[in-house]
Amino acid sequence: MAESAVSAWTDDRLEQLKQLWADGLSITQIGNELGVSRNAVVGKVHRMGLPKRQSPIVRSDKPVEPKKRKLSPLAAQEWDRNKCSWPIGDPKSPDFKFCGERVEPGRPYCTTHCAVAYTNMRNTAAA
DNA sequence: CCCTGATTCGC
DNA sequence: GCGAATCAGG
Repeated sequence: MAESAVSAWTDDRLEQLKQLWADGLSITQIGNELGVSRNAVVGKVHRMGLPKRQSPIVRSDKPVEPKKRKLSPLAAQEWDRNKCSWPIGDPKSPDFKFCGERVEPGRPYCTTHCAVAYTNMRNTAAA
């Protein structure tokens, strides 16, 4: 009989809990003092209805915030297959974009850049 | 990566 | 109801 497992929070621990909590200690500190896990402290505290302090984080009710569609700059506007994906400007530049011109049927790039790619490739290879 | 606290699940 | 687990934020 008597001391049947102090598994639960007895008045003694509750006293320390409230004291440390009211003292301004953090759950981790209180748990460390009482020798319990911080989960046990916060769990008990929450259950008791003691005033909490931090964390305005609201887990309840926040499935998914419909983030407003970000306006795509210009760099990857229409990635259609009939758009010339020829790089314009510097690839390291923020305003880097693609040609966006209409490509010839069967051509990966527009007629202009297709010819450039060909000339460049053949010219380089030949050189 | 550290800390904080809250909420939720399982026992 | 307790404790741990998990999530979420600074």
